[in-house]
Amino acid sequence: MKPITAEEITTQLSEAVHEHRLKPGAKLREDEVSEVFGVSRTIVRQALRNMAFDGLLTIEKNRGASVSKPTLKEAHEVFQARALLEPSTARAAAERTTPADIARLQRHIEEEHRALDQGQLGLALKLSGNFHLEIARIADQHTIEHFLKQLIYRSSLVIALYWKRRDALCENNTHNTLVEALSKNDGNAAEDLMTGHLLNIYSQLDLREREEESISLRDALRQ
Amino acid sequence: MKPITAEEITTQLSEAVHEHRLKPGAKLREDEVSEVFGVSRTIVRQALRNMAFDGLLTIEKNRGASVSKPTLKEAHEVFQARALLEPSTARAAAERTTPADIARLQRHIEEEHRALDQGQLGLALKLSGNFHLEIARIADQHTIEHFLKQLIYRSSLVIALYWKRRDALCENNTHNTLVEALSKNDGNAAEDLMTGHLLNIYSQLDLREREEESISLRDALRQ
DNA sequence: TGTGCATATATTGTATACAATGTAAAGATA
DNA sequence: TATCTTTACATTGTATACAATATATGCACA
Repeated sequence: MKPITAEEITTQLSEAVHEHRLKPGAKLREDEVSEVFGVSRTIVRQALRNMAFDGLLTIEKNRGASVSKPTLKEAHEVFQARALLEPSTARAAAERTTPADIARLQRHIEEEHRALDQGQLGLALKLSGNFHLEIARIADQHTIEHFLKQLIYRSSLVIALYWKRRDALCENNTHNTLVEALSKNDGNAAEDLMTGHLLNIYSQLDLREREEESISLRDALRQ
Repeated sequence: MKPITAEEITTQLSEAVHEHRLKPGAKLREDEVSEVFGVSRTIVRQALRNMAFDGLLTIEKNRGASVSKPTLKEAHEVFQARALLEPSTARAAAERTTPADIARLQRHIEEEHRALDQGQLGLALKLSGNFHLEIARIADQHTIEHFLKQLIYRSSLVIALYWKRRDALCENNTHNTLVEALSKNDGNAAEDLMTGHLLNIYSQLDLREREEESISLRDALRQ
């Protein structure tokens, strides 16, 4: 049996973060991870570094890797960047969307709903993010898709930290209306809907300054 | 004397690529690099991986790292992405620009001209790219700056491959007018100037389909 | 008790040895 | 000579041993 690659470990761990199975602040010791996946630390270190590049992990010298805890500023930046990239991408996608794409998107939405119905919030969150990536894929913009992937992963971290009400999850029929616009190849509508959708998510975050940073006082004083 | 870190090697090699001292297609053998910098391959591999993440290097399994050769499609994508990110960023920067920022930008432009006068095209190119990064820094958009850095490095590769006339370099007083707009905190002007500036660079590229891909026939048939 | 110091342990950082793979050279056969 | 096969070499991939650093533990002393 072939051993698992660094890239596969990266994917699995990234999905765990995306689904909030690994929460911001969680430590990932190299030994631990290497034992779980049955490979040497060499491979694990590659995977951890990959994730650090995507902004999912923060690696501190001699102190190891832990799931990143985006600051308020970073949280804002992530959504500002998405606001720049995604609406135009949605427009470009609309102009290229094929029936096959629509079918795939609809299957995707179904999955999301199923996950929600079964109370698998983390999974639903991941699928919701992948929906956005799927649109960049349709737009055939590989470079932007690459950036967007990082932004969406980080969005998941932002949501983990700053989501207003965990109980009431957004009833997301926005994705449906977006697919509708795409199926009509209506670029204007797609762009506007995406803009609104992002603003909607953004508004559901609690991005006010807060005192409770005392938790991370230790970290704050470390240097 | 302290040994050089992977990050420092990353920077030095990245600058070499940015300045076209290392050209697209150039191979970087681990042994060679490790000897040059006096460190083990372990460190070199980290650096090479870093650069691969930024899109500067392409690493093929068991075949090593070489400076990336962006395809026509990637070339287009890079400038499309820049067109989405940079104008808005210039606007944001204009609204926050301080006299100290202006001074730094002007020093920057002087350096560019000096490099041009001395015929150091590569250096001038790098400085020109850094000018754009400086604007993202002023805008205080760390996330976008991070993406932009990758895009600008890749732009350098695109220019190396697709620049129309190497002899006639763009007489760049656009940077000057941009600084002027920034100094007046004129966001609208800054945004428009940046849009035009990017279009101008884009128009100086020869991004038509070409036959001479036969050079890479070998690579094409490899799988 | 509580604080400071010294020691022990845990964890990451780096170099190196060996394995796996790819590339080039030499030889065999037609 | 041309092509295929085999062999040798060069290069990258992975695991592991050891060094460096950070964290935790125990002890002395006030």
